[in-house]
Amino acid sequence: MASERREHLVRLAAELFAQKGFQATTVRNIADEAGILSGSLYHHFDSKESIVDEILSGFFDEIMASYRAAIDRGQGPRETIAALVRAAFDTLEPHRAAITVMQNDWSYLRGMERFAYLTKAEDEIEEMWAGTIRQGQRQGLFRADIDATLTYRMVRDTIWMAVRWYRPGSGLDPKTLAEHYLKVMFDGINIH
Amino acid sequence: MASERREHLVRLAAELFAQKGFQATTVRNIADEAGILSGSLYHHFDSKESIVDEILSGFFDEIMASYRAAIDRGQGPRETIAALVRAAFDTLEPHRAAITVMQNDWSYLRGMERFAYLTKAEDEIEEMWAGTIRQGQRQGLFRADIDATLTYRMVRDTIWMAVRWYRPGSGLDPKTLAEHYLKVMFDGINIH
Amino acid sequence: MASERREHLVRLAAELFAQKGFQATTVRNIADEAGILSGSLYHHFDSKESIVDEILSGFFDEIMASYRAAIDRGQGPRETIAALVRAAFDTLEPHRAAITVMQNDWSYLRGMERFAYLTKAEDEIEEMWAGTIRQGQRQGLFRADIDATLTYRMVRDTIWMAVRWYRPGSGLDPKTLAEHYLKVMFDGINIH
Amino acid sequence: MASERREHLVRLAAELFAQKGFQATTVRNIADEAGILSGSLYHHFDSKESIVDEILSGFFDEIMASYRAAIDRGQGPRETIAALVRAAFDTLEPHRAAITVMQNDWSYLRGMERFAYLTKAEDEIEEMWAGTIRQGQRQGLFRADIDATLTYRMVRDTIWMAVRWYRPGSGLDPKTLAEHYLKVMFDGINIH
DNA sequence: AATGAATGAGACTTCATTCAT
DNA sequence: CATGAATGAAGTCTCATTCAT
Repeated sequence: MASERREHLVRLAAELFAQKGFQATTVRNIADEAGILSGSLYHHFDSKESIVDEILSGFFDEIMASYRAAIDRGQGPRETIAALVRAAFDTLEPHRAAITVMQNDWSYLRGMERFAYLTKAEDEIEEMWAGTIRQGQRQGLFRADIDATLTYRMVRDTIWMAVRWYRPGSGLDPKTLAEHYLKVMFDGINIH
Repeated sequence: MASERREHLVRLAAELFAQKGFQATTVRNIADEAGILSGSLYHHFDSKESIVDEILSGFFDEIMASYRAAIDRGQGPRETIAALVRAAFDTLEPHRAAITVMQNDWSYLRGMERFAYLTKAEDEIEEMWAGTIRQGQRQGLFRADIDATLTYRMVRDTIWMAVRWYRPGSGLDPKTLAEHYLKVMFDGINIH
Repeated sequence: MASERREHLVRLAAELFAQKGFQATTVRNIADEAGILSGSLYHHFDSKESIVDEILSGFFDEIMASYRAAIDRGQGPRETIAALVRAAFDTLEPHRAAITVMQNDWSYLRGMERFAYLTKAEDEIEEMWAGTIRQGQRQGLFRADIDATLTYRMVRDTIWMAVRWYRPGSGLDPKTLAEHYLKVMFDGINIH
Repeated sequence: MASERREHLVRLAAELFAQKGFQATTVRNIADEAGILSGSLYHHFDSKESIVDEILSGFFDEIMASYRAAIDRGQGPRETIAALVRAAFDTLEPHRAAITVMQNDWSYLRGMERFAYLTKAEDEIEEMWAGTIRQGQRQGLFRADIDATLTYRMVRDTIWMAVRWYRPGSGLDPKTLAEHYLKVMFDGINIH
């Protein structure tokens, strides 16, 4: 089922979707890249949508698993948040294309029944993060005068947006980015 | 030049582009919204691109002016950064559609010669922000162990992404968001 | 009726039709050239076709008159043919645009009911020329082994086609062209 | 590359372009003639232009080869000119459609970058013919008081224009036309 | 006379998808 | 597994023309 050929095609498609956007990438673009004719792609997939579905669901499955593991480790809120941030940044490299598609074509894909699961996953994730932040506030670790959900969204957006300018092998690896981000997030840029 | 009719059409188009994306919005969608035939739009604009151009350049012109004013006020780095953050959040409401388009269709539009000016403006803006941060570091106001450019990008992304979930009249107005963001940015979420 | 303004517009249109072809010239091209809006042209003409009609019928009226005068002068066949050739070349300058349109858009315009008169005029003209040639053959002035109609057509095509490369003020004026052509036509390029 | 299907479509298109003109022929006309939908044509060709390109370049390639062969045979100027005239008339039947398009849509096509090669080929051809005429003048075979280029143009125009009225199977075949034309061209219509 | 807005028909082209071979 | 041909729907844009002002 998940033959090597098929996976190869998915990877090619993912790269193109990331570069040009889902809509702007034609089935023919993908086929050209693979050196076959566009009609031949339909031996492997039943639609263009099913390709992007495969790309996105693969990513979401993995990030959800990572997040759950971080939560289930049962550490303190500060450590859990750090683990979540690191887990997110860790996907930047292996799932660069998927994240890019998610960011760029979100508003288009969200509108489709087929991708309702994306919104559901998002909600679940929001609850994990915001819950952890609120826990930290109750324990007196995080300031009480910030809004947990708002803060989560800002963190989330910042991380995923990094995919737009992050280039592998440019000195800044995802681990460094994660630590940098944690620093600012926990303590701000001010010197006290 | 900018007749009332024309401006009205631009506003309608902006709203649709923001809702469905530039590519997914058809010229007919816009015309329908305006109650005219699609061909009639070409009495006012040369092309679909020229409409989005008008939307984006209007936004960029204004934000650049605000940023320059904040810089030129010649206050300290902390006040200047705060002013920049507030200026950005202040555009959230009047330019919601333009910002959404910029965020969602960036990768598509960037590829086009016509929109090269967007990248140029972005570079100029990056220099304003990062320069101010570096100034603050030299003056011992901001931590030396953060990367100015990286920090700017994170801030920028966070602000513009707000457009994806921000809904006017939902209690959280842009001013509140700006102050919230400044708090986290300057001092972090930790309690020291 | 034939106001100066109107004639001016016809001249502008003729020039454009000659340059780009009737179909490729838009009503807006003409209006632009005149410095007005395309709709305003309809104050002067009821259609694009009526403009080209005016251009062509003006030319045909004149050439028919010239030809008839040449025939009616009642000279010998050789002089009459020379007079016809000269009459044709004489229109090259004043009716350059009309001739160009006739040549380039002939096949398109011929298909239209409105321009049936063009074909009728052509037939009448063919009869004048071919008749004169045949007369010359009967009088032993022209070779008997050439086809009168065929010869006429070759002459006609050659003359009108000159409009494609003839440029006023390039040394070769229409009178010179006519004499050159008559030389070749009467005696050939051989030296006997 | 040049599949049978494709060649068939090109032939259909050529016929239509010849009948109605390039601009007046719609892509749908061609598709209708072929019994397919207009969009399906784009499986075979990139554009309407590329179809006419194929038609014209096919013709030009062949005529250039014929002309070069006539020149390279190294005969005297009189024989060479006769060979050129015959070569041209010989294309009348097999390339009737292409020649018609070239004649009728010349001014439109010439304006396009893509068809710059047409003008270049024309220049090369002019040089072949005019060169041969001049050679004949130097050898005392052709009259010195005619302009070589001018004469070439008149001959060329006459030959190609024949396509407008020539109908295969009407008694006058291209070979007869060629001999008729050579007679007039070499010796004129006068009896000396 | 001219403007400004719009119509309506139709042009070329794109593209996801299907299917017989 | 892949090709080659085609479909069918839709998209952007053009343009002659109309008409109230």
